[in-house]
Amino acid sequence: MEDQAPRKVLPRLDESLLTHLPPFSKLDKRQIRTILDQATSRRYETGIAIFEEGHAAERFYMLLDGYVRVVRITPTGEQVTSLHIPAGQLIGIARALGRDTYPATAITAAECLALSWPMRLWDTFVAEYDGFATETYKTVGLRVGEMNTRIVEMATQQVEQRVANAILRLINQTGRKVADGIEIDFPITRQDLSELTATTLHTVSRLLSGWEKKGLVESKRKRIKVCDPHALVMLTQGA
DNA sequence: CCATTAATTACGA
DNA sequence: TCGTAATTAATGG
Repeated sequence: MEDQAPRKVLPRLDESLLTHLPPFSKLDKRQIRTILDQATSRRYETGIAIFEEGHAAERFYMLLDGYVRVVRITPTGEQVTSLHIPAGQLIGIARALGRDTYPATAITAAECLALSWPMRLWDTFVAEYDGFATETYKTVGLRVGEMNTRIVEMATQQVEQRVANAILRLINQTGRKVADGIEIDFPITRQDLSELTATTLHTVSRLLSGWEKKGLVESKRKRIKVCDPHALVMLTQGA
């Protein structure tokens, strides 16, 4: 809960961590080196906030491993998850949105590893590193688009369709192929899913039980596997 | 073992 | 569809 001593032990970060990630892929080794030397590396355990909505945006982050969910608290106090972000993306990029506070809270959905830099370096990165700006704005655009489709879904679709959609999106973005299906590769509860679809854990539980009986999905505690994605897609369309 | 947390189900607003 | 609550199951000391 407090700052453990910044590890001096940290062996110099390997350049290959960043070279293949979009915002940095056009940079040469020397530039990557400079960026890494300014970065702080930190591990986060599951379920903690990397940064919180409304707080001064002091740093921005590159998620190297794990998953985070982006969460907002409504005026009435409930949590609404707006999206999940997989490893390899920048988060906490308030500056790209012209803000000086974080617009949402980032909660680790699994164990995570992230690099971070002080926000004052943002302008430097944008100005000096080829491709950094265009790539990050590209992902910002994608995220905004995703949030929009979610809002449309919430307004136009039935609960069953929303939940089916949410699961499909999760397996598309963060799914892992397993023997007889695709599994969401971080722990996710009914509660989490309900926060993602603006419903209750009970409704989610019932839907999943029903789908499981029909062989569309399989789930154990905190684990959801989709056996028949196509059938799920059908559910999101007709019904 | 126990304590804690997740998931299921029935029932009523 | 949602919320309450009772019950059962799984997990981690």
